[in-house]
Amino acid sequence: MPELPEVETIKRGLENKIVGKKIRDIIVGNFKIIKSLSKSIFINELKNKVIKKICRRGKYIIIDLYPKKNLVIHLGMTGLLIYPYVENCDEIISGKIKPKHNHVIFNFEDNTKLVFNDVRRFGKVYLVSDMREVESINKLGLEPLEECFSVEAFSHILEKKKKNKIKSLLMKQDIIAGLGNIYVNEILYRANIHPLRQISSLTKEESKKLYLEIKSVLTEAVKFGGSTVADEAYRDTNGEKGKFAKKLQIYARKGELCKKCGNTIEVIKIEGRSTFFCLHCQKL
DNA sequence: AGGGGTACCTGCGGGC
DNA sequence: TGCCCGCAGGTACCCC
Repeated sequence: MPELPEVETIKRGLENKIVGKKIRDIIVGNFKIIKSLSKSIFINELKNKVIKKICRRGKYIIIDLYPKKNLVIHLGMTGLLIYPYVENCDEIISGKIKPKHNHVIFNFEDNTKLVFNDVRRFGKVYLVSDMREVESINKLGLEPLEECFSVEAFSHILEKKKKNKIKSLLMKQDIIAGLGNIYVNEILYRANIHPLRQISSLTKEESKKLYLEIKSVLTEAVKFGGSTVADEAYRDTNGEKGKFAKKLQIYARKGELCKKCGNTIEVIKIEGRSTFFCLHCQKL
C-alpha cells in the first residue's frame, strides 16, 4: 500500500478536517488490527479524547490526543482512512471500499465519522501513552524529505552498507523511512541504476543522481496526492484516487516500451517483490 | 550481515 | 461456468 506520498496525502487530508474534534465513541469490528492493548481499554481510553495534532513518520500516521495519548496507524497494504464517512459512500466513492472491511469507526461529537477500512487486514492501530512504546517506529531511519536526509547523510549510509544491493537498501525502513516498492522502482529507473547493483559499484555521480531522484520523485508524488495504480485500493480521505500513477514510468509496465530508449521493460523478483526495469537504461 | 522463505489476509484476473 | 494459481502498495519472524 501506501508509501510515503500516500500516507502524507492522508495525513494532510485528516489535518484539515478532524483536528479539534472530540471522540464520542469507537466501534471496533476487528480486534486483531488493534495492537498493544485489550479491546475494552482501547475503547475506553479513546472516549472523550480530542484530536490535537496529526503527524507522519515513515509510513505511520501519528494522531496526538488530548488528554495525552498517541493513536498510531499503519495502513499495511490496503488500509484506508475515510472522512467524512457517510452511509453508502462506499458505492459513491468506489465499489472497492466495502463496509464489511470497516474495522474501526471513530464517532465524533459532531456526529461525523472517521473510518479505518482495510481489505487485507495487514494494517495496525496502536494506542500508547508514549511513542517509545511503538518499537517499529523507534527503529525507523531518516525521513527522506527532511533536511536530515542530506547528500552527506546519504553518502554515509552508502558507505556503511556497501555490500547491499541498492534496491534492498532503499526498501529498508530502518535506513530510509517511507519508500516502498513503487517508488523504489521509479527512483532507480529515473536514476538509471539497475536494482541489483552492488552499492560499492556506484560511482559518485550515480549516488548523487540517486539522492536527487529520491527527493524529487517523492516530492512530486506528494504534490499529486500519491499513486492509485490501475484500479487498486488506495484513496485519499475523500475517496479520491492519487494522480501520480499516470506519471509512473516503470512500475507495473512489464512488456511496454521504455520511454527513454524504446527497449522492452522487464520484470524480476527481488526479495519477493516485482521489480521493473529497462536493461538498456539500467545496466548491471 | 545479508538473503531467502513463509506467514499474515482478501480479491481479482488469467489459464484451462 | 468454475477451479486453481499467481499476484497485489507491507512487515515480521524464521532459517541459512
